[in-house]
Formats: sequence, C-alpha cells, structure tokens
Amino acid sequence: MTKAPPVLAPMLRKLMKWSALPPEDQCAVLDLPFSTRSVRRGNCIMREGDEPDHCSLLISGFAYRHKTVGDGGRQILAVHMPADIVDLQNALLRTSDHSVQALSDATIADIPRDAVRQLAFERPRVGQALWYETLVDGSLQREWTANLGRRSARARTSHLLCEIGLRLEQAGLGHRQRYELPMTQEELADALGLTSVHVNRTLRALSRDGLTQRQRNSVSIADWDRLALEGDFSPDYLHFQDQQSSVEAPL
Amino acid sequence: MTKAPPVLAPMLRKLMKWSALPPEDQCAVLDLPFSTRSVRRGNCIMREGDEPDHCSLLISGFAYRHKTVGDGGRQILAVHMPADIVDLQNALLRTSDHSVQALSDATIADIPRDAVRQLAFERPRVGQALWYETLVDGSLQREWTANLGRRSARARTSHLLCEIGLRLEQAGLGHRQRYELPMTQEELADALGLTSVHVNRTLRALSRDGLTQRQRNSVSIADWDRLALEGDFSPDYLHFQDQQSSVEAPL
DNA sequence: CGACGTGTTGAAGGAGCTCAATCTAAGTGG
DNA sequence: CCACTTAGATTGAGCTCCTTCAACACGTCG
Repeated sequence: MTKAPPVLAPMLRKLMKWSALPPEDQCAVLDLPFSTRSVRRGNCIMREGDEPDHCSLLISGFAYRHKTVGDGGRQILAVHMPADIVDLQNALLRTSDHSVQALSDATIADIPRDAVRQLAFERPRVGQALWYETLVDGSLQREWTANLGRRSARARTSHLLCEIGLRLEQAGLGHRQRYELPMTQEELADALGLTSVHVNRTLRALSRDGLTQRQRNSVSIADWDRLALEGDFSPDYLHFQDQQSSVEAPL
Repeated sequence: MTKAPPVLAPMLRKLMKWSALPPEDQCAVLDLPFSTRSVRRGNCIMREGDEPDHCSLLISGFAYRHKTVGDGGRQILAVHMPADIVDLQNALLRTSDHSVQALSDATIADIPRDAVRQLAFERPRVGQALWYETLVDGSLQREWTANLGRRSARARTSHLLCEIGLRLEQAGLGHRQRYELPMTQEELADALGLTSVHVNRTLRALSRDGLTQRQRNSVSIADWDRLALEGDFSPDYLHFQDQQSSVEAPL
C-alpha cells in the first residue's frame, strides 16, 4: 500500500520493543490495512461516545486524551507522541469513553478494528506486544492519577516535564532535557488539574529557581536531577526495563 | 484441584461477560493451576517493586491498589472486589509499579503468570476476554484520574460511592444503594486525594442533605439520582454495554 | 492596524489542609 | 462485668495553596 519507509513502521518498531517478532509477524503488522488522514491542531481525532470501527495510530504530531466533566472542566488524561496507538481500546470496546484531540497538526493512520483483533489472535507474539502496550498505558495512567491526587502543583508540573522528556527520548524524538512540546499553559493546566494562571506561576517559579526554561513550545530542563527530585519522578512506571533491547534510560 | 464450586469459577463468570467461551475454553480456565492464601486486613498482597511470578485473583474480601509518593502520601488507585483479577499486568510486566493491599480479610488465588500467558495465546477467545478486562480496567483508571483532577471534594466522594455501588451490584455482591464497604475515612481520603478530616466533613454534608447515610462499614444511598447528579456520575465508562448478556444497569 | 490567542501579573477569596482536642464504640484483659 | 485501651469518627480554629477575576503585555496573522 506504500513505498519505502512503510507508514506503519513506527508502530512495528514500538511493538518490537516488547518482544522480538519473526519476519512473517513483522510483515503482517506492516501489511495491516489502513487509511491516513490529517488533523489540524485542536481538532478531534475521536470523540467520547463515538463507536469507531478503527484503531488510530499517531504518525506525526502530538495529541492528547481527555474527558469533559459536568461543570465544563476538562481533564487531560495522557499526552501522545508519534508511534503511539492512541486508542487501542477500540479494538475491543464498542463505545469510546474519552476523546482524543490533536495538540499540533497531526497525521493519523486508521486501522480497522477487525484487522487489529484478527492480527492479535492469529499471531500470538503480536498479540502479546499489543497487550504490553495496553498494560504500559495503564501504568502511565496510574502514575498520572497519583500525580493529580497527591502531589503539589510544583511537583506535578515537574513530574510531567520529566515524563514527557523521557518518553520523547525513548521514542527517539528528542533529548529528555530539550524538546518541543506544543502545549499551551491552558492545556498544561488541564493535564495537571490546575488553572492556567497557576501553571503560569509554577512554571515561572521553576524557571526562576533555575530548573527549567520555556519559550514558545520548547522546553529545556537545566537541572534534570533536581527537577526529578522535586517532581518525585522515578521512571520505573514507564517499564523501560521490560523492553527487549534495554537501551536503558538511566535516571 | 478442588470440588464443587471451583475456586476459579468467579473468574470464569467474569470473563464470560465479555465473550461466550466454548466448553473447552471454560475448562481450561477452571483448570488453571493456582494456590490460595489468606491475607489479613491491612496486609500487602503485592508490593511496588516486586517481581511476582503470578497473577492474583481476589476470591473473597476487598482490596485496593495504591502508590506511595515522595512525601509519604498514599494515593489509592482502585478498589477491588471479589472476582477481580487484581494484577493481570503481572502476566507480562516484570516489575510491579504499585502495591495491592487488603481492605478486609481476604482470600487470594495466585495463578502462575506463565499459565495465564499460555492460556491467553493458546485460546484466543480467553485471551480476548483477558484483554477486555485490561481495557475496562484502563477505562476505570481514566475516570478515576478525571475525578481527582477536575471535581470538587463533594462531587468526587459522590462519584466514588456511585461507582462502587454499581460495580458491586453488577458483580452480584449487593445493591447499588445499600452495600458494605470496609473502608475507613482515612482510606477514602487516600482514594479521593483528600484528607480524612475533609472526607469526614464531606460525608457529613452528604448525609445532612439526605443523599447518603453511613455507619460503620455500611453505605446506603438515599437518593441515587441526586447523588449521581452531584457526582457527575454516568456509568458509560464501566462498559457494561460491551457485555454479552446486557443485563443492563440502567441509571 | 486591529484582533485574537497566549502569557503575565496583582489582589482578593475560598476550598481544602493542618493541628489539636474530644467523642464513640469495639475490643481486651483482669 | 467492668476498667482500660485503641482505632476511628467528629468538630473547631486558623492557615495556605490554589482559584477567581481582572487587567495588561506580547506576538502573530488577517
């Protein structure tokens, strides 16, 4: 369906981290049917209550999952980067329980859910890798929950900056201490369970204290160790240690 | 390994909700090797950082998952009831990223992780049901995140009481408006990201306003609709609608 | 240029926290 | 059966972290 680097190659690379796949399994992944689409910054990739017949892979750009609560507030649940399968749950669950929206202009590959399901069960090794994805996703969600529930604004913010840096680095998309993150303070606030005003003050304070700097969309972390300490960040929950080629991301 | 009602029957019943299993798959589930153990209230079933070689099924009693953060605070991530597989993630992930502790005296069945993995991939229908479990678990975790991040103490508390009621009812363990919940206000506080003092005041206020009553470990919800409204509770995220025999739990 | 989205800052208020005392009920041992 | 203990619930007073409201600054883009 495509030429040199196949569109689904990033997905395959990601799955291979969890278990080595024989060539025929690799081909099966790359040969999955899909259709791509472009989404502009701010637009929805999937909406809560939808009953999508496909799983979406983020090819380029950033996105986030979120829920809207009764009083109109929005809670961002996760931030996604290229190669993330943003809604693997659609493979089995009928109704989407949250929305996914683009943080930047993005490209999506939609893979029919039946194809994903079939792949998972005809090729157990691929299925296992997909299950891994789901489980690690759950681990991130648990840490996010703890972050919101039991840390101060300053710690929450530090933690988020560390997490995103490390994930980007791990995905080969940048350096943990210097990366581009297309999120406004308003969006950061919704991710952190704070108001944009308070995020502003918190970022300002981190900057004043020589921990980070931020201008436009770029984040640079001046003192990783101190930021990790302040953010109570320890990367175990990312489960890098479960990966095959533990390239390792020593803290 | 056992006589009349087999120990793993509750697990099978749960999995069957997601997809009808042929008799031989059912037998395979019931024939899983396991060993049981008793855990006293307050004791650990699994500890963060452990590398367990088994998945634990909660046979009787209540339990909760939690993480400890830097300053000693504790965040409860989920509450579990009989028939829940409290750590399916151990089937694949090496290191546990959170702890599981007993809320009441409890019985656990430990199933070797290799057996779970093998079952999942030799019997795709069972594998699919297990994957369902993982995905629904993720959905609950997302809602929990939103609850902590964007709702007031009163709404959070109401939401939790609704969720647990409905899940107990769904599991055939009680009535949504009247159930036993062996949690102290301290534990509720750690689940809600609040202090026990504030939980006390909030519960008191809910009681004063005629929404709920609580004495010792029993919860009774006087006005379900109003509590659900206050708690911004809508049960879609529990994914009952994805179940086979939609016995349905109409709100 | 004017408008809009985003970031920045101040001042005031409030939801929830801390600290600390008191109350209650269920053990537990004599 | 009662004194004693103890875990948990309850309540008050004061404080603080974060929110709300509002104004202003800055840059981009029509």
